[in-house]
Amino acid sequence: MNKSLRPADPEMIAADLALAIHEHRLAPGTKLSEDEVAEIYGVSRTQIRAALQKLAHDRLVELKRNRGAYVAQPSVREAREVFEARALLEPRTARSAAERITDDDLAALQRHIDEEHAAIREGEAGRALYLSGQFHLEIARIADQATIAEFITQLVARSSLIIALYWQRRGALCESHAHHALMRAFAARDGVLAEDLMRGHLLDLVSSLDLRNRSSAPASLREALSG
Amino acid sequence: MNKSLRPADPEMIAADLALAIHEHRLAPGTKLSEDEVAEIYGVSRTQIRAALQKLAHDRLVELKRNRGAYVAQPSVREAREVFEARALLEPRTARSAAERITDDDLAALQRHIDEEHAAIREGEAGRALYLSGQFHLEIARIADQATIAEFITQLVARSSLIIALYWQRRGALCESHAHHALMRAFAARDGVLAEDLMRGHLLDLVSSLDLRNRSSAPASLREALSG
DNA sequence: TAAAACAGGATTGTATACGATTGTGTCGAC
DNA sequence: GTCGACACAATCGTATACAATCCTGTTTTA
Repeated sequence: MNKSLRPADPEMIAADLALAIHEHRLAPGTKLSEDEVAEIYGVSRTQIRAALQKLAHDRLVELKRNRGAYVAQPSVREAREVFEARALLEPRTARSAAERITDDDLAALQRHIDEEHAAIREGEAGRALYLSGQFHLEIARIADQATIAEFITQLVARSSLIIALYWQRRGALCESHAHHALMRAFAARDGVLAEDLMRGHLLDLVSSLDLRNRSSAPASLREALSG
Repeated sequence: MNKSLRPADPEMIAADLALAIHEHRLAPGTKLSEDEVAEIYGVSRTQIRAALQKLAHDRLVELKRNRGAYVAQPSVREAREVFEARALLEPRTARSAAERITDDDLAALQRHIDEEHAAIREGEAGRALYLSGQFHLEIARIADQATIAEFITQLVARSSLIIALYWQRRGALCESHAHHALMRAFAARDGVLAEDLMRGHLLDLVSSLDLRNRSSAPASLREALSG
């Protein structure tokens, strides 16, 4: 993990782990042993437990009593629900954002997109995915809705896990197209258009997933042995 | 606190504290000393810390570093945001619920309302408020959206704190009227009506609050000494 | 007299030690 | 040979002890 900048407190450790999950450096189902993680960050288990609890609350890790913490493996059901929630929250939030966006915000969003492109060009798929999520989060921030932004933070992170499990398309380019279109709507301060684009973008995302029912828990193994 | 049924693990302790906050037995700003709470529940500080962390994540308590845990005092800003979020989530969820509700669900909802009335009749305002929140939560459960239901759980609990701080109307009767109307929409399986009623109900709630700007943090004290 | 520095007490932050539970591997019986 | 029981190892759950921090009341100084 990130031994370079060594986080000291549980909050930073949780953030670091969350980033690793978000960037697909930690795969769903990976066991996060308390002792092991504690040694990596150079702190006691106490702080690791706090960090894992926070991540468990955000549904990024699953805490199995007396058995340890594992990176979550969202079920197909949960995947649908996460995007249902995003569909309720994000379009209207995008509309609010478009109606109150400043020039500074626009510039910041553009820098975001540029970073995302750079990551894609350099083949850093994980980082690109993370930045793509941050784009959605930034919109909530621009809409000046901290509470909704928190929910979206969580939903975006969970979406990253869902993508790790159920993504079926090859190119991730569709993403940046959608984000570009949104940018134009924001630049034009067209709230209604932004709302529609965001709604469509989220639908595109879901339809890029393979959410046919299959046993959720063992996921890959069960799938591998059924054919 | 509830010494009668003594919760053993952090999760139950957190639930018990959350209930106390929800029912206005614990006022906003109340200090929750670790030692004190630990003695009440007959466990060590370790478990209390875990419970408080969970409540802090749900924004029901505020954790001040090296200073302790306090029952949260949502600012006016936060109050608005909470109801903004509810306005995005609940109406559509009510619609889904109305379109898929079963007769058993209807009966359960009716029992909920009856309990709420009973609590009001017996002057248990706190319990009535809690049950009123549970009504909203039950709708998300009926809509079969566990993820959204979790968000609503949190928002409803925070709303209870907001009501404790900013409620200005005398009678809480308007509540049950709205819930009755919703019941009728559910019974008729009228999703569009349910959505509209829920939207209106939430707007009514906000307009029953006194959200004029004032210093948020000291709230009661500052308010009390200013006149 | 008022303000600032200091000391004492109380409360939280962190680490560590011990007990409990679970998973696994081996041995024995049928 | 297979199934079941037992024991061991590993990991988590909880309590407790100690260190760090903050608040409060007192003392000192300008």
